[in-house]
Amino acid sequence: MENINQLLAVKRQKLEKLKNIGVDPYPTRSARTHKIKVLIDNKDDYISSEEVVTITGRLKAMRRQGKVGFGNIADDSGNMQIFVKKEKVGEENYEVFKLLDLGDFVQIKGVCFVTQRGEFSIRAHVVTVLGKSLLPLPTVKEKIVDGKKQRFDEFTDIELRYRKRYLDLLLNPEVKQTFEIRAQIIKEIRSFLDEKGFMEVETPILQSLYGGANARPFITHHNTLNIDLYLRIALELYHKRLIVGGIERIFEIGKNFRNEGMDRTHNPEFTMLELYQAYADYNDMMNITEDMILHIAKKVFNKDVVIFGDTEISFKKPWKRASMTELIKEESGFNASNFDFEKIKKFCEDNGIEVEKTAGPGKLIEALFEKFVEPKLIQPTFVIDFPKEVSPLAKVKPGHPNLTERFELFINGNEYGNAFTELNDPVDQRERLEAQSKLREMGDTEANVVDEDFLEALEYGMPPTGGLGIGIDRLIMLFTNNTSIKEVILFPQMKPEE
RNA sequence: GGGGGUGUAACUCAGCGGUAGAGUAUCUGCCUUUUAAGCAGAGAGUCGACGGUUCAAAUCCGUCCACCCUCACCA
Repeated sequence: MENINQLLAVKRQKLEKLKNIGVDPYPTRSARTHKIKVLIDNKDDYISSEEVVTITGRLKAMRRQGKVGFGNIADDSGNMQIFVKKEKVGEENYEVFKLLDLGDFVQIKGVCFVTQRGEFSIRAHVVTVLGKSLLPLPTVKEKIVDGKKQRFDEFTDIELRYRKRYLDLLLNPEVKQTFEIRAQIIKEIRSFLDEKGFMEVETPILQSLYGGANARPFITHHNTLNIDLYLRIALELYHKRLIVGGIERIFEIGKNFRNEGMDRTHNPEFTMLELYQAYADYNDMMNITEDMILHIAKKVFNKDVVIFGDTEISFKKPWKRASMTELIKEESGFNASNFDFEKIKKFCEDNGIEVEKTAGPGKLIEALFEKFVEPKLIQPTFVIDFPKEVSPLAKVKPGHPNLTERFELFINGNEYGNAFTELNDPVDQRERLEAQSKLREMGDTEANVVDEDFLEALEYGMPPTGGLGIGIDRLIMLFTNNTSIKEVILFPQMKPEE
């Protein structure tokens, strides 16, 4: 505490000194003429023309030596050496330069040149303070060894990185790059869907009933209406209302909130893409999933593969499509396709899978799938034909009363997407939601609730529809080779300090 | 929730029963082409918190807190 007070006091003193010599440490205007990258990309031109340019940025390094000093400033395009000579800027301006600290925002007006050591630099005519910092930035130094950047005293404390993401972005360039890629991926999703005629929509986050997924919600309260409201756990039910309303292709990229455990693939708020297409089914959704992810890979990375850890994931079409019971048979040798509850139950128990009292054969089949199959699905795989029991919003597969036209996309052992041929029969939908409601009464806190308003919408008539949801954060983890969701969310949930 | 790990200066870390350490950053002095600038000097710490053992605790023990890893739970 003493120490930080001391560092802080020094910075405040410098602030006062600047004011005393008539310098505004927080001027209202700046006057940049060039971004740093522009100068670097056209070095030779700026050196030979001796054009007077003005750059701005944060002071990231300082090497003073008496009547001359070197520093580095960075804007969002690059980093450049500055050279300040007392003789050139004059006595008064050199005093200003001497009062600068690492972390301050500065403006340098001058001309480009190359130093004796061969570094492209700007020779200052005028040094201007744009924003004085009052807290010291952690210091990271870099040295180039054999052409490779070696970094010293890196800012690596994971907790600090997440809690003070602004410092993380400032000091760790690869972190900034991750979020640039995130933005590009989302932009490419939008442009892909726009191209295909999907309209972007926004639906309520505050909902008086929640649905569309099996999850526990966050609850909040609206004072004027004096009612409890839920933060949405999925986008699904409102999107279907829009399909009822005659919009044939819609999508939304937005936050969902689930009041559940947190780990390296779960954050309580996370970003979901959902899209719905009238007159389509789950086969169309598989095609669109393949095309969209391949589109991202090509547009953002100019490749049709991605390296995740030691594994090369290929997005080349077609991706494997296999039914859940087929895959279970392949991996465990057990045939569950006849939905024989007693046999399945016994096989589960023999394999150490806990059987909940509300579970029927469908739920057990899903449990077998998770145990035997999921971790083995490394290359993109559409797992199709889920049990009806665990798919209350999906349409039954013709000729297979226990199955639905539903798939989940697995890559690298993780789920990335979920899609169905949507259930548009209002009578069937009511029965399924009521069955969920019974499970709920028996203690399943994640079962769906009956949403009368949604059912009423279905009763007005919904066309045959395909729907798809993709977890955006996980997709970005895949493309940026990150194993923790906290690395792809700017401000991940943390416990408050103290 | 179970198991494992980490927490010491602003940053990165060493110390692991006997006076709290290093590099960077900061401050002072010298330095007109440096680049992890250099040289000389200085200041800077409730050793995560609270208890206990001990003549003596950053160090050993216990409880708690935060974060990380892992298993379980969960999309």
